[in-house]
Amino acid sequence: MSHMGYSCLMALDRDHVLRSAAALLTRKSTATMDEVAKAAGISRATLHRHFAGRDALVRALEALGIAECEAALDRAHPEEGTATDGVRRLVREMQPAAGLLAFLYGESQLWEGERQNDGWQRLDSRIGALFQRGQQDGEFRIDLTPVWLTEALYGLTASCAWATMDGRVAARDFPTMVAELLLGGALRREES
Amino acid sequence: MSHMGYSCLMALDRDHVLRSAAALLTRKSTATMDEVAKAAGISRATLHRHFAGRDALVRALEALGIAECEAALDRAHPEEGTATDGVRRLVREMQPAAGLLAFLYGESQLWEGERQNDGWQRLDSRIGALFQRGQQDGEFRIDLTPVWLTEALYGLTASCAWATMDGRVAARDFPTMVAELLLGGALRREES
DNA sequence: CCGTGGTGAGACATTCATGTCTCACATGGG
DNA sequence: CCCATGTGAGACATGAATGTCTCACCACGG
Repeated sequence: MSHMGYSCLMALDRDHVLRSAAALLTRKSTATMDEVAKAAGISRATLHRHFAGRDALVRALEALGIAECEAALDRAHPEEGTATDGVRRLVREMQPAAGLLAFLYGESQLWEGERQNDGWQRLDSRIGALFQRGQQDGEFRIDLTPVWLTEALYGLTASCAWATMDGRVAARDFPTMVAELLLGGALRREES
Repeated sequence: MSHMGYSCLMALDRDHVLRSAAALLTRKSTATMDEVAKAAGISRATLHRHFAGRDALVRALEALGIAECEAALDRAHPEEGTATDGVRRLVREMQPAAGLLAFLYGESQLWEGERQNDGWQRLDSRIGALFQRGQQDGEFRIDLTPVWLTEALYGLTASCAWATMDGRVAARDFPTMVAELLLGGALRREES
């Protein structure tokens, strides 16, 4: 059983470690490799066998976050129905990834370098397309650019994840708070 | 001129150093003390004479950010006119502090500890009161709590500061993008 | 002219997270 | 039963940022 070392056990373990790390770093972004290992129930040595270093771990978490967002997009079917409902579905599906997203949002390591994951651009495109469709269909206002709306979606998601962890917002209200603010803003609608 | 060491020159220098540090750390939050000193045009030794350490520097920047936000609130007169216009004025006045705010937002050091600056609570109260007034006057919807609206204001401000630095949003559009999204959301208003 | 205080430059020790290595152990298959 | 593989524990070196210290210098006022 030598040549299959990475195929069965390691793959499962790796995913488990990755999710433990995500859960921990979401709460304490400065956690040390030792703490990450303990949180996953493995030793630092084994953690190193999975991820060459902290850098690699963060990169893997970045890939995980992107994958989860893309999965959320797949589940949300943003191209179906009204753009408004598409945004609501998207926010709902993104909630499980919100904490991880908030962590990645604050990892300067990912944004300062020249090289950055193409996944973000793919995500931006897909989300931006949703907002653009809403504008073309006359649902969304056109004085806020799709790029900014996309950025705002990330920002509100991260903010609400933070507020949820601090207890300032109830977790069950997350989809409403983010989607309703993003879509309708603070102003009351005129009774028509 | 021994006993007045901190009164004239040092005070001016300290403020200059603080603002240089804010400008640098806004762009590169991981800048080293050496880089901060160089950016301020002083040596690391002198930097240390102003701020006992990186921790103290960040704390001072926190106090500066809070002070600038409170000054923005003072200038905005949020209690006058409609709450809607109050929010617009507040966002406009907060723009100069947005970069610093975005930096502080990502400094886990400030939020993880037990002890945290009372200034944030004062700010939250004043901003929350503005949103609450809007709700009581029937301008704002009541299904989004003032606490969440306050959090969203911070989050959108930080997000837009980021987007501005990356060139995804023009600096001159900052007040519009933040205030209009926060107030009106992405949806078009019905023509009444 | 001289003394004082603030400064810059640099050497130095310290701390901490990280990366690397070895070795004993346990488990599971042949 | 024996061997191989993955693992945990720990020692060790490394590197970087930080905190501390000394000393020469310069400008200023007396």
